[in-house]
Amino acid sequence: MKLATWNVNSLKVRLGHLIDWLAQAKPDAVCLQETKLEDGKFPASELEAAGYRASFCGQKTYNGVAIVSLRPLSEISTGIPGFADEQRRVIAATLDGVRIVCLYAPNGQAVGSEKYDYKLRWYAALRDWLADEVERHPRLAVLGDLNVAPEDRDVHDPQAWQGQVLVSEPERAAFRALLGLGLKDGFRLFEQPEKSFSWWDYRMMGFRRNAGLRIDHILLSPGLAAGCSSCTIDKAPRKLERPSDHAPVTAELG
DNA sequence: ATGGCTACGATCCGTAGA
Repeated sequence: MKLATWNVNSLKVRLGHLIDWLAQAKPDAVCLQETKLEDGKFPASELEAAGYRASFCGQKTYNGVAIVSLRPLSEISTGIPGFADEQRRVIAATLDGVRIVCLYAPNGQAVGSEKYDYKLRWYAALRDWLADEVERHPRLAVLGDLNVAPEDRDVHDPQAWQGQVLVSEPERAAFRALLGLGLKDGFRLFEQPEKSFSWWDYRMMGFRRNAGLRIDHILLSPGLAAGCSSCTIDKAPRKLERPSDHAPVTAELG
């Protein structure tokens, strides 16, 4: 089974890229973030014409997540249980016995800001929820834009970024707390090229300079990690006209 | 030079992203 995650930064703008990518990559399911669409405006029929169905949880302008899949999803849930949040950042569902959690973590804006505090509270609630989910689902995959670059090798210029949002120690500790539940960073199960990133700033020719961060992740329960045969970042869609600033990340499961 | 894009909903600029 092939699973993927992609922050599309507006599904309305990126629908053509997504449909082209689905035809080429043929994932069984892709988790989307920043759809920025109310549920009534989700392009379900366009995706259906491409052979995919979807479950989604969106809002106007900001956030919004979806799981787009070849086959029907079951046990669909949204949000983090017990964590009241107007922001649409979480959707989960089961596909072929694999529990899929699709996440769009808060950005955090700046260390010490109100949004940064919200990010850390969101992560604490996420960890508590996933602690239960790991127990409940031996085959658990957590995919999404986690908005944390876990280590310095995930940062194009660690010195310039030191202590900044996305890289700060409390954020990295929050990411490691997920690994502490037994989840594995799928990307690091394999040899990878140096300076592998999943996001590049639109400004300053970030992509051409490979000035990026690895902030989009696929975390796998031990049961899934054991059968994972690859995990890669597909930079091709980032090279297109009017791209998302994120690239899709894909994992092949046994 | 602390900016530099891009998307959005609102106008002709502000908010947010990362």
